[in-house]
This record gives sequence, structure tokens and C-alpha cells, in this order.
Amino acid sequence: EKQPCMPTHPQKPLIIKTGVQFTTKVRLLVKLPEVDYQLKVKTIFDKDLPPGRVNRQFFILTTNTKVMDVEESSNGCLSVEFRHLLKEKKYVNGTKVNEGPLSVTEELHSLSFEAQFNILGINIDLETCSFPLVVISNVSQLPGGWASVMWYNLLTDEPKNLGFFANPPRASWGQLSEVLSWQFSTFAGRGLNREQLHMLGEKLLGHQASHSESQVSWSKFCKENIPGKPFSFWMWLDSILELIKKHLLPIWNDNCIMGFVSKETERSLLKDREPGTFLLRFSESHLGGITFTWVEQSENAGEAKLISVEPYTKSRLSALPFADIIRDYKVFANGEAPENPLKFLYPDIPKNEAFGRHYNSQQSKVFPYIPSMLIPISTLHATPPPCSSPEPPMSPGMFDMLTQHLSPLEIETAMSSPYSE
Amino acid sequence: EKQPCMPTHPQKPLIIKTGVQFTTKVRLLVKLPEVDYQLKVKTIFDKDLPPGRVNRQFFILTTNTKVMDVEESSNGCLSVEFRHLLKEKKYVNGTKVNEGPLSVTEELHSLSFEAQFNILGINIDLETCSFPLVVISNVSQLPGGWASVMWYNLLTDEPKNLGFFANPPRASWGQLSEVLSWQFSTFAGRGLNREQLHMLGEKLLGHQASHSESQVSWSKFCKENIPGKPFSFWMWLDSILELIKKHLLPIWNDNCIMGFVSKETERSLLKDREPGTFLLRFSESHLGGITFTWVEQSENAGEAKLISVEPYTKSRLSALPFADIIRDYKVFANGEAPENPLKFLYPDIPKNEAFGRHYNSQQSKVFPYIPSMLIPISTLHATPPPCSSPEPPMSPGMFDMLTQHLSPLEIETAMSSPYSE
DNA sequence: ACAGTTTCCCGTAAATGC
DNA sequence: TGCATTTACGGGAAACTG
Repeated sequence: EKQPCMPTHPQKPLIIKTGVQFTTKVRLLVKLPEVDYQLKVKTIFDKDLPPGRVNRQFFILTTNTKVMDVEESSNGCLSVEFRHLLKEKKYVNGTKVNEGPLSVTEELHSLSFEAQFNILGINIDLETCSFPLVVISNVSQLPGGWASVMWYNLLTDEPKNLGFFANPPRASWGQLSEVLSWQFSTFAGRGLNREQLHMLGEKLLGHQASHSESQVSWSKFCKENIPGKPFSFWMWLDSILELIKKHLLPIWNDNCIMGFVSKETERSLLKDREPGTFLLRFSESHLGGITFTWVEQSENAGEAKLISVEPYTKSRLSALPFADIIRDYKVFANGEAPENPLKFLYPDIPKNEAFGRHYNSQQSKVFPYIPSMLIPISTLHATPPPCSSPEPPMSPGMFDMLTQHLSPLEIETAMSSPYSE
Repeated sequence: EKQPCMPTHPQKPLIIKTGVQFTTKVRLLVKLPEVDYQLKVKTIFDKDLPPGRVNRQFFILTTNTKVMDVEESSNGCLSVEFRHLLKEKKYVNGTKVNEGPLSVTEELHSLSFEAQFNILGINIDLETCSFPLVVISNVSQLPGGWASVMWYNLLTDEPKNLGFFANPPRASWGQLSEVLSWQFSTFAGRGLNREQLHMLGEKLLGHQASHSESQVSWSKFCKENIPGKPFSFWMWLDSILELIKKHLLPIWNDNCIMGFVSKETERSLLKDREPGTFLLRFSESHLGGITFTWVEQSENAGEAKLISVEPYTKSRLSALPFADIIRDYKVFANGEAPENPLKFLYPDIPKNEAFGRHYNSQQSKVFPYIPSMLIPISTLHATPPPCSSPEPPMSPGMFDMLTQHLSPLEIETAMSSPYSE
């Protein structure tokens, strides 16, 4: 009879943060005969929980009763909008509330709305209830909460199964990959293509097992860490989504970021390409990082030499937009003039054609001063000849170049750590 | 009888922010004969205001009554510590509270503490009161609030004159400069020397007027904008203090920053120095900026050519520490190899001797990747010959250098804005 | 000691009030 | 409309708590 909406956290409905306002709207879908009294709606948090369920308890800090109003925008039906604030009850009857067996982002809650009216002497009770809600206390819990909302919506049609995460069902990779792509198209404006999803499937399920029918457990998706990494699959993926949203939106939407590529695939794509061909890939070892890998001019005609830069994360990207990094990046190598090794976006798009419209000028012209900008650089030196001494002596040419271009301290760093394949 | 202390905002006592906890401590300085009952202290906000005074009203959200306890650390006297939270009363008896004629940071408030006890049948009332307090609602008001606290302490010995800013007295430059230097030594670890204070005095009072006896009005210090600038003297100075605290502490304490130098003085100091001599100066045109000015290699033996870089502000400095900027800064000029123009800190200290201990390596070594760092650069080209066309054609040498080192877009920027003296 | 969770609160942005 | 002031809340860090 009534239809509850739940716009709460910006862009992430169904997740409520304590101490932060959220709004709810209740609409009466039937048209009542003219009544001359007011229709009061009351909001109740967690009105009925599954019996025996232990979890945190909350209360609504703001007014929980309001009168319905004729809605202007629609066809004149009644509606009411609340602006609520939730707070945790730490003590109930003087005793401390214990947490349940689930993590807080798996704990599902609900908002109920009640109204009653009297028509022709008959009392009529109206009641409706929200979809399951996750309550968090810090934005750091938002990714976990959103994972719960996704998993719930993906795997059940029940409007209200608050015990869902006591025993969460598995998802097929076919279903899950669709949801993941949808996340990117919703929040970043462009979804994931077949190749990108394939890489994600292999990452989650291994090389053999990533078919559409493969089953992914909730734990594997969101709770267990990726082997050898200190974060789960979803935490990793969400960190990339956030990176795109804040720092890479236009170039992501322009399809300049291949992003999800395994290192093997990367090699097979790049190995026969022109030197200077590069692609953009998200870091698999660190949260929220992006790197580029390019084909280096190689002296011997054998294996193509691929080089990847240390991934850029939000802290660097907020000092310098990624398109500008690509434009300005320079490698100082081997006594030669510094050069930008990025020439063609894979497969063969000239860099400025791909990124030109995204370049920003950092230049700010304030008269008496000369403008300053930041440029990203790397230092590189030649592969030491096989069987050379463990500390290869620096060539005189390289030394000149370094003394010219870099400070003494930098030279030491460059000398003591040869980064060559 | 009781001595109130007021540690509130970190490092800035006497300033309270609504909605943020602060602590107060009350100690009983007389030793009472043994009493077997508890001594209760009650806190009251703004117990007595000057008659007719209109201002914002606040209330204490937390418990305002507590029992005194024997203090362990001292000689066993009684004390009590409160942890309070203040909130504004928007309505009093249903009517809105209007603001008074003063700005919020000039509005002085007080906390009173009361206790009573009964000895040998006689009721004794104890009461004490804090020094004047400023109540703010956002940290953006902290500088203004702190200016009030300074001015009050500088110019009156009255423990409680809440109407002080209705007609604030002037300060002599001699007094004020001492307080300003003390701000720097307290918050940044090193005070201001005679030359630095002299520059500040001229900035505030003009060239002729800055003697120790010159009078500075409260308005000139903190309320009126500096002519031609959108901020007052204190807002400017405080922005520099904050910049030092967050980004320049070690080099400030090492006396590497001259900082407060007028452009005329800068020129007279540098004009006869070696090319490559530089000094560090705070921006006078923008809040919280620092720049360096160096003596350029000049072709003709006439006037020394001084160049200043666009000031660095906190956003850039949080991407790249200032010492690293000095180490790595490069100027791309005239088709020559990029060069760091900063060689000697004024008067003649070799750069690495002055800054070496403050350099950080940006290098983070993550195996499969080559490290990347940011370097600050400027582009510069030669002074166009006098009476040249308004758009001087670019020399072939310069064009080569630019195509080599910079992207096409950068070239256009560099071409259309010649930054030469 | 430690991990999961909450609290704290700065600092930016937006909203509000005058 | 612009300015002064407050509110909102993300995000990092500290504090809490079994």
C-alpha cells in the first residue's frame, strides 16, 4: 500500500551512517476518499527482528511522527518525507548490548512505517517496511556495507530477510560479473567489457574455474583476503572504483584505461608492438593504484622489454592529474636526454590523440612570478651486462647526465638500486 | 581561592568550539579541615554578563556538576576535571537570539565554578571564574579567536572584562612585535629576528611609522584588509604560521627561511651576490605561500636579474616537501640542459649544506615497478630584444629544447606568456 | 596484543541567515 | 547580492573493547 524509498548515503541507498542525516519518503498509493483529519505516519526502527537475533540496537534521534501531505509533483497522492538521524543504543535497561555473530556490515536492519485512519467508523491500519538496511558508523565501512546490499539484491527476491547473512548463498560468476560491470557503469559511467571481466573472474576463481556457472562464495567475494594480499577481492575492486570516481573519470569514460589486465596478458598484448606503445593497468598489489606499462626501445632484437611505473595513488593524483602525468612523464636514462617513453596507447593510438582533450595546464600565471609545475619522472639505467660485478660501475656518460639533472642524493639512490628486468 | 585552568582547543586555550569537547580543571588551593562529605562543584556558562550585553547564548551539554577529588600528582589538594561540550541556544523562550554588534570572535564569554560547604554550622560559598573565552563554531574561526585572546592578554590585566572588544585599546608596535615573535617561537619553535619584525612593522604601519612607540589599532591588526589584498594582517601572518607548522618546521627551526623580507630588501640583499644565490620568502600576495628568489646568470653585466618562482602552498607542499623542491627544482631555459638555479642559500651557504639533512627520498621501492618521483620545474626563455614584435618568434634552439622536453601543449603555453623581467 | 568497531574532530564545502 | 556564521560530513587517526 505504501512504497518506501530510501535515499540515504549519497549514491548508496540502504546504507545508513550513525550521526549522519538520511531521508525517507513514504507515499500512499491508494487514493483515499476526502478526509478532513490528518494522516500521521510513525517511523519505527527494527520493529521486528528474527526471533533470537542478537545485534546492535539503534534509535531515531529526530521526530519519528509526521503528517502526510498532498504531493505536488505527482498526481496528488499523499506522501511524507522524513529527515532522520540514527544513534546506537549502547545500553538497554542498563546492560550493555553485545554484538551478534555477524560483522556489522552483514547485520541487516529495517525501518517500518505505520499509519492508521478511521473511515466510516472502521479503523484501518496501514504498515510498510523498508528493504534491509546496513548501519555503519564510519565511511570506512561503506564498501563492506555496499557489498552486502549488492549480494542481497543479487541473490534473493525476498523483500525482508534480515537473517540473510547468517548463511549467505553463493553467486554464479555469470550473475556476479554482471553486477560488477553495473557498478562501474553506475558509479563511473562505463561498464566492464568481456576482457576486463575475464581478468576479474580469473582473479577471483583461478584460471580454470572462471566460467559463468562457477560459484563464488560470499566469503571469497568480500571477507577472505586474496592469497598473499591484505585485502579481499571486493575491497580491492572498490578501491579502484573510488580511484576512478575521484581521479580518472573522463579518461575511464573515454575508454583509455584497459585497467584489468593480468601481467601475462599484458605481455602478450605488448610484446609485438612498437616501442613506445603503452597501456594503463590498475595495481593488483596495492589498493587504489594505477600504473602504465610501455614497450621499451630494446637494443637486442630479442624479447620486448616492458617497463611499468610504480603505481600512482590518490595522494599523487591529487597533486597531478593522471592525464598530465602521461603527458609530462620523463625517463632519465643512460646519459641521454630525458624522454617521455609513452607514445602510443595500445594498440596504436598516438598519445595526444587519446589524451589530448584531458590535459590540464597546471600553469597559473601570477605576474611577478614564473610559473612552476610538477613533472613525474623516473630514472633508469641500462641492463648490466650478464655476469657483471654486483655493483656495476656507472658509465661516465650516465654520471654526467645525473650530475646535470639530479641532485647528489638522487644519484646514490639510482646507483644502489638497479631497476632493470 | 580556586584556580581555574582552561586547556581547550589543542594549543589554543581559551577558545572553545561548539560540539567539540574541552576540559576544565578546578583546584582548591586552601587545605580544608577533614570533611566527611563531598564537595560538589557546579559549572555555569556566562553566569554574569555586562548588563545590556547582547550576544549568542550557549549551554553546557554534559554534566555540569562533579565532586572534587584528592589530586594525586600534587600535594593532595582537592581538584576536579570536567569534560564539557558547548552548544548554542538558538532560541530562548521561543524567540530567536540575535547577534550582538561584535563579530563572534570578539564576543567574550566565561565559565564560572561554584561550590559550597558547611563547616561548624557556617555555610561557605566558593566561586571562581575563567579568563574570558571565545566560542567558535568552525576551525576557520580559530585565527580570529586567537587574535582576540592575544590582544586581550597583551592590553589588559583585568581577569574578566567581557566588554573589552566594545572599544579595544591600541597596542604599541613594541609590545605587539614581541607577541608576534612569541607566537612563532611557541608554535613553530623559533621566534622572529629583528629584520623579520622590521618588515612586519613596515607592512602594518608603513615605512615611516614603524617605531616601537607607534600605535596599532585592533582593526588594523585583524579586521581591516591590507590595502589591495583580500585579507587582514593577522590572517596573512597566521596563514604563514600554519604553513610552517605543517610543512616547514625543520627548515624554519634551522633558520633556513628568511621569510619576511620586502621585495626592496630582497633586491638589495641579492643584487651583488653570486648567480645562484637564493633566499626563501613568504608570499605577500597569497595566503600561506612560500617562494624562492634567486640571482640569475645574467648576460649583460648590468643589473642583477632576480627571479622568483610562483609560491608553493600547502596543496603542493603536501605532494612534495619543500626541501625536496629546493633539491630537485629545474629550470628549462633557452635550449640549454635543464638546470637547478638554486646554488647558495643567502648569503653564501652551499645548498646541500643548508638543506641536506632535510631531504627526503621520495623513492619507494616496490619490486616489479620502476620508482617515480615528482620534480618541480619552470620554463623560462630569454628576454626578447627591446622593440621586438609583440609576439617574438621562438628561436630554433629553444624550439628544439621544448619539443625534446615538453609536450606540444606545454609549448603553446610557454610561447604565449613570456615571463621575463 | 589485536582486530573490528566506534568516536573524535579537522578542514572543506554547502547551507543558512542577515 | 554578498558576507558572516553555522552546519554537514568525508576521511584519517585515535580510542575503545571485548
